[in-house]
Formats: sequence, C-alpha cells, structure tokens
Amino acid sequence: MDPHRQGDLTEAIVIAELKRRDIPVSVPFGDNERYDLLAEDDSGGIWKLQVKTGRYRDGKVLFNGKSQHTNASGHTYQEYDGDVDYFVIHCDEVGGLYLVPESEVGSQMSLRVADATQDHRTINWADDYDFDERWPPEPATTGWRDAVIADLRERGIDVLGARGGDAPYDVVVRDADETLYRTSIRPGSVSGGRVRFDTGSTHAPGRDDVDLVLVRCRDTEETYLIERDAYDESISLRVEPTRNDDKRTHRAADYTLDRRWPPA
DNA sequence: CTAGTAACAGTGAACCACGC
DNA sequence: GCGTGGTTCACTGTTACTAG
Repeated sequence: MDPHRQGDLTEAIVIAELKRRDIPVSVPFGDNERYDLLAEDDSGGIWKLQVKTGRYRDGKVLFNGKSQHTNASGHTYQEYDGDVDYFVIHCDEVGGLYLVPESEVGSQMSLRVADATQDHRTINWADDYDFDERWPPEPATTGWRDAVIADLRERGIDVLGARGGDAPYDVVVRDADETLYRTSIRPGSVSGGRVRFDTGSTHAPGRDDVDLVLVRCRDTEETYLIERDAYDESISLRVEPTRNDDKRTHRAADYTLDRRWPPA
C-alpha cells in the first residue's frame, strides 16, 4: 500500500479506536494543520494528536517522530516541536495502540514489544506506552517558564524581563559581575534515563542566538543550566548513573542550576 | 577491553495527489 | 510534464550501554 493511503488507514483505525472508548474526537478541516486529530478528555481538555503508523521489526514497533517534505533543495525534515501534544501509534502487526508524549520523541522511536536478549536501561517498553494505561493524559504543566524565573530570582539572580517579538531568547539574566546572558527557557522530561528537551527543532535557539539554555524538567523537578556552546545540535543529560564512566556522558547532576551558576 | 545490543540521527527513495 | 507536498520504508553510521 502506498504511504499516503497507509497513513489515512491508520488515522481511520485510530479514530475508530478512540470512538470505541467513548473519547470525543474531531478532525481538523483541510490538511494544513500539523496534527491529525483533536481529542477531548473527561475534564474537557483538548489534546492535539499526531497519528503514526508503527512498523513491527525485530521485536520492536518503530515510528518516525518527524514529518518529511520535499522542496527545490531536496528533502527537508521537521520535528513537531510542540505543534502536537501526543503521538498515537497504531501497529497493525501487533494490533497495539500506543500514546507517546511529543516531548519524549526525537526523530524516531522504537517501542519494544518482545523480550530483549539483554535487559537494556534505554529500552522503551511498549507496555509503558499502552494507550489505555496512558489515557487521559496528565494536564499540561502550566507556568513552568514562570517557575524557572521564580527559581532564578530566589537565588538572587537578576532577570531583566521577558523577550519581545521574535527574539530567540526568553529572558536576559545578569550575574554578580554585571555580565548579561541571553537565556532560552525550555521544558524537559526524562526519557530513557536522560533529560531531553527540544534542541534540534526549527524553533530551537542557535549558538549565535543565545548564551544559556535553562531546562525545566517536569520529572526531576530540577532546573538545568547548559551553556549553549556546550553542544552543537543536541545534548541529553543522563539522570541515572552509568556503570562505565564514559567521558562523553553528560551527567544531569553536573548541570543543575545550583552547580552551574554563575556560568564560567 | 571487547563484542554484542539497542536507540538515535540522518539520508535517500518510492508513491500518489495537486497546482502551475 | 514538472515541481512540490506529505507520508512511510529502508538503510547506514554513531553513541551508549551490558555482559563476559
């Protein structure tokens, strides 16, 4: 089956599955929206869902977390980066329906259905993302950006106001030496033992745009400070300790606001 | 230290629909 | 006819982890 029809089929199956669970679902008019469906939870919350077809391979359900389109310069790839709240993955081969937060998905993700030869920490077990276990989603954390700003002020750090217009940073902060730092504040979450945040999207700040990135992780309830020069395209902070102390590993504990402020 | 395993990131291709 | 848009499929290389 050609990919477009496959996508339509999966979307139809997901709509049927949601209806079967008495979940109100709406389909956006036209195909100009980045999400496929809108679903309503019991409390009236509206969630933007992106439907994906899962491919079963080597005991895992694989799916892509980005959309691809073609222009004059060739293929371009775009992550959803907040344009959707959740991915709903249906895999025909295993008959599974999974709900995965957008923030936990990179360019692609695999959900392990079959037992693995080795019990790997980074395995994303499909059962953990079972739709019926995950629905309804937890209400979105509101005011996390304000929480970070409050965190900064609590430490006596000067916050010189929020951005205006299309500036790539959220606030400017000032240290005791009167040095100013353009700072981007991003939401993060723990996945696969790592704190992840959106570093590679079209909306993410580049090295020339900001000096610092503050990541508020909802799972660890910690704020991490990362100097923008510390990474190129992306960085992930490992929450759980590793047995082999690899030099390339970035430990989240080393990047907490308390340990990193003021910037070197 | 090494081999094996798993996840991630990136790239190219195929297919169909649509507009110019 | 050609270029573009949107989707999945398939493959390769890199990174990081586990086990021996």
